[in-house]
Amino acid sequence: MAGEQSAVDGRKVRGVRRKAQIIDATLTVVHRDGAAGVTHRTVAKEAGITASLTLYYFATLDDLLVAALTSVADAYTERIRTIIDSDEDKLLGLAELLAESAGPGRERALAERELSTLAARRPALRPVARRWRDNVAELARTQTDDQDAIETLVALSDGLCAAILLGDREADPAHLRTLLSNALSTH
Amino acid sequence: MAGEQSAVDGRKVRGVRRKAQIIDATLTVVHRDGAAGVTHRTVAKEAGITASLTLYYFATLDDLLVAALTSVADAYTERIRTIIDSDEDKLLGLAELLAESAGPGRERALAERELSTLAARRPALRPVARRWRDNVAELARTQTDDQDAIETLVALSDGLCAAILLGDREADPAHLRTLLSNALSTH
DNA sequence: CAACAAGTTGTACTACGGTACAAGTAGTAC
DNA sequence: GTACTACTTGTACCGTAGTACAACTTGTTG
Repeated sequence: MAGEQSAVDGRKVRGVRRKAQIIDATLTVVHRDGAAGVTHRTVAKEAGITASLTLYYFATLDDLLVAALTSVADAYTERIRTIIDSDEDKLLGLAELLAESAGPGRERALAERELSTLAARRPALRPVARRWRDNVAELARTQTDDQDAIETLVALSDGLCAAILLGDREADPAHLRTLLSNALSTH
Repeated sequence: MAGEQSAVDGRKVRGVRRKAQIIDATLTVVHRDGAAGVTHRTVAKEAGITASLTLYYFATLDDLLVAALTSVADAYTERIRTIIDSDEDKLLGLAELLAESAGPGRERALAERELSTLAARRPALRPVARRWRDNVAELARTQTDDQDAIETLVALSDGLCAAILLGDREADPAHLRTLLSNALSTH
């Protein structure tokens, strides 16, 4: 039983790892060449495998992009949930998350942002992008009941928006928290 | 003399009008299919002419994109200059400009924004995009000497950022002005 | 080892898009 | 009208990319 299972699992694990590897390569390409640079071939080259193999795991480009976006959205969701479940200052938690996007994780955040921007054009990506936003909205709802304020907070938490607002300056979580708080109290 | 000139001018005018027509079509395509949807053929089809003709006026895609971006940047620049030269409340003028981008001109603003986003990937577009920002910075400089504050204002005036911040809500220039003013006083 | 499934590769077909180019049209000057 | 130039078109070449597919390799089971 255990042997039988672990054998099957062994293959599955390999497949999962390949998928993860391909998704990683995809994000690297997005980061380097933009979302428009993502093709079966560029991703394969980046991953050091053949284009056919990316097709074996992701039949179409949409599949690949959805997987990549889902991957980053899931990671983001997990962090959001940690913030929601904690007893700390939730607004400060969000501010820290944003600060990271504008600081050390800036490049990665821009790549993520490119993907979610692409969602506006690729219908297949929309559900994932929506889910992403919903998660932030849920966090916002722990702070206020004002729908407008929630939307503002979601908008402010937008990675690119934050990156633009912050520019290359030091991202001070405390300062960011003030900004978010102001946004909430405006309504 | 006058006849000779007007003859030459007549041809030139036709050429200029064609160029304008092609640029218009380009913006329409950007708005409808995104910047990635811009090709010689799609633009030509949109304009109702042959692809060869777009090539006659814009030898490469970059030429076409630069022209399109320049076109919208020039229009924007002119409006900025009007604000700077006026004796009215300059901050309110900028707020009105932004309100328009989030309201009736939202679609167009998004198209413009897509183009300037593309500038991050296409080196040829960068000078134009930079000039665009510089114009807003110049306007900001009439309000404060704080370099950080100027950058914040420039960031806030970013079309997409404003669109996101405002969402689908009514864009009240007075409210926007408060936001801008707050941004300035934060520093 | 034989059978089988997962994983992997190379090759090819097709469509699209950038670009070149030769040929044709039309307006203008002499 | 003739020459000239701007304008316009159709056609074609080439590279890239999405996708299909058949063959091959490798690991697993019995």
